Amino acid sequence: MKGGASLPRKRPRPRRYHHGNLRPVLLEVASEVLEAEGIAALSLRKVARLAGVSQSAPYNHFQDKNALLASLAARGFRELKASIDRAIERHAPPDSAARLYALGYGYIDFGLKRRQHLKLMFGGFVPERTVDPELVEASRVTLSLLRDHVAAFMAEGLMGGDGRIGPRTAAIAAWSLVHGLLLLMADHRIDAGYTEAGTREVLIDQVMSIFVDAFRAGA
Amino acid sequence: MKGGASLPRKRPRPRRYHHGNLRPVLLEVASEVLEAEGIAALSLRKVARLAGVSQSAPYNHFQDKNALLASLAARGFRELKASIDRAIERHAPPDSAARLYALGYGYIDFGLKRRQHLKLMFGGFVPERTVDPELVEASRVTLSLLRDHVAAFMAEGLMGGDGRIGPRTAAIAAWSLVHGLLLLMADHRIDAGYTEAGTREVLIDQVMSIFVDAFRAGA
DNA sequence: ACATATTGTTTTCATCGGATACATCCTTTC
DNA sequence: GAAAGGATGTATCCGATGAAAACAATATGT
Repeated sequence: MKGGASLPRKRPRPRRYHHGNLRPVLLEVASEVLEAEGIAALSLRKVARLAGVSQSAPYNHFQDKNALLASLAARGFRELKASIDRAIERHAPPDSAARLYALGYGYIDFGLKRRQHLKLMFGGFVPERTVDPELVEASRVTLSLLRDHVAAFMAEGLMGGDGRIGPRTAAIAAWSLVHGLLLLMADHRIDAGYTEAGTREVLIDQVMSIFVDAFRAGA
Repeated sequence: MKGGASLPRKRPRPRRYHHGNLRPVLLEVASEVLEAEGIAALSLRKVARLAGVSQSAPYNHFQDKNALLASLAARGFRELKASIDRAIERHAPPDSAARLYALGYGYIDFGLKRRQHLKLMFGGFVPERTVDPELVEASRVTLSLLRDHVAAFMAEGLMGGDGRIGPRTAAIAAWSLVHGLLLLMADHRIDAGYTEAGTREVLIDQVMSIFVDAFRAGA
């Protein structure tokens, strides 16, 4: 327990009845539990326990468990975007193609650091019924970032190919390529030698170059 | 322990106890529950109930729930292979490139018909501790099928590119492309218009052509 | 100050689930 | 046939969870 009957200093150490900003704390705790123990082990009770509040307190901030999950997923999409932005900034790509590669690094970096979040975001764990505006918006913003970069790349005039493939399809292809690579890596389906932090970019470069070159090389 | 298992031995009589050959029935029921209600809703008790046996009966055939899941996943890998084989047979591809496209159809067909199985197989739901020989073998067989087809395609001499990309990396790329496309489709991340049964092949063709052409067009 | 909306706590409901011990029944084997 | 052993059923143990009701403490607006 805390110290005995000490005087109430300016900072009343004893936990206040009103936590203050419980909601963000719950999300943070939930995020940690999720990443550490997986989706199956994530329960409202556990989150509440670890946050140091009663098991019913979370209901004041989230309608139900799904609402919490949706919020967590939204958080994930924002983090994914941040990871991409960071990667693009770090590599200071000179052109739209280089920007695409950097986007790939950021996407995959996020996914490998936050495997469980990735599953939550793309695994269909948030019931489709749950139309959480926050989630919808966060995923929209993040995913349109992908499309925009692909569009920019294609619009830069380098594109050749035989023109059969339009921007929309190209965006799907690029996304599929990176998303698939990430998921296979995350599921340990690819030799660890290829996915280590140091050499990872080489693999990403080679894999993505298939897409990039498809539009560059075309006469 | 659990009986000889998979040897097609000449058994005197089909063992018929209270229920019959429970194990395969349990797997079938579990497969249905999985696909109908999702992984989270899959419990041994429910499977036993639907199979019409007591809740402890399954333990005579599966050490624990994980063993059941592993077996289910193995089943999934065998079905995936069957789906690919079927697609290749149905399209009677004339060359290795066409075979690659057909492989894509089969892979994606399976995944969209068995979404939950797909999740089970690639979602990390079977604890890595669970080293189930059946699962290991089934996934090995199926996945090496992919590598073989990509290798055959690359070995057919059509490959150009600039040679920076070897067969192993190419296999990873092709797999990523198809796997990613499938998962995005399965998660409703792609316009339904593109993924309907009729037009699906068009999208798959276009997306995969990026990979195929990368090696054809070179030089 | 006071009324009211918030935010927490306690307690309880209603299920569900994995796993096991032990008795029993059926099939196989000798 | 009778022993032997695997396959099932029955009864339970034990723990976890999502929810929600009833009540208490606190913050805030007027």
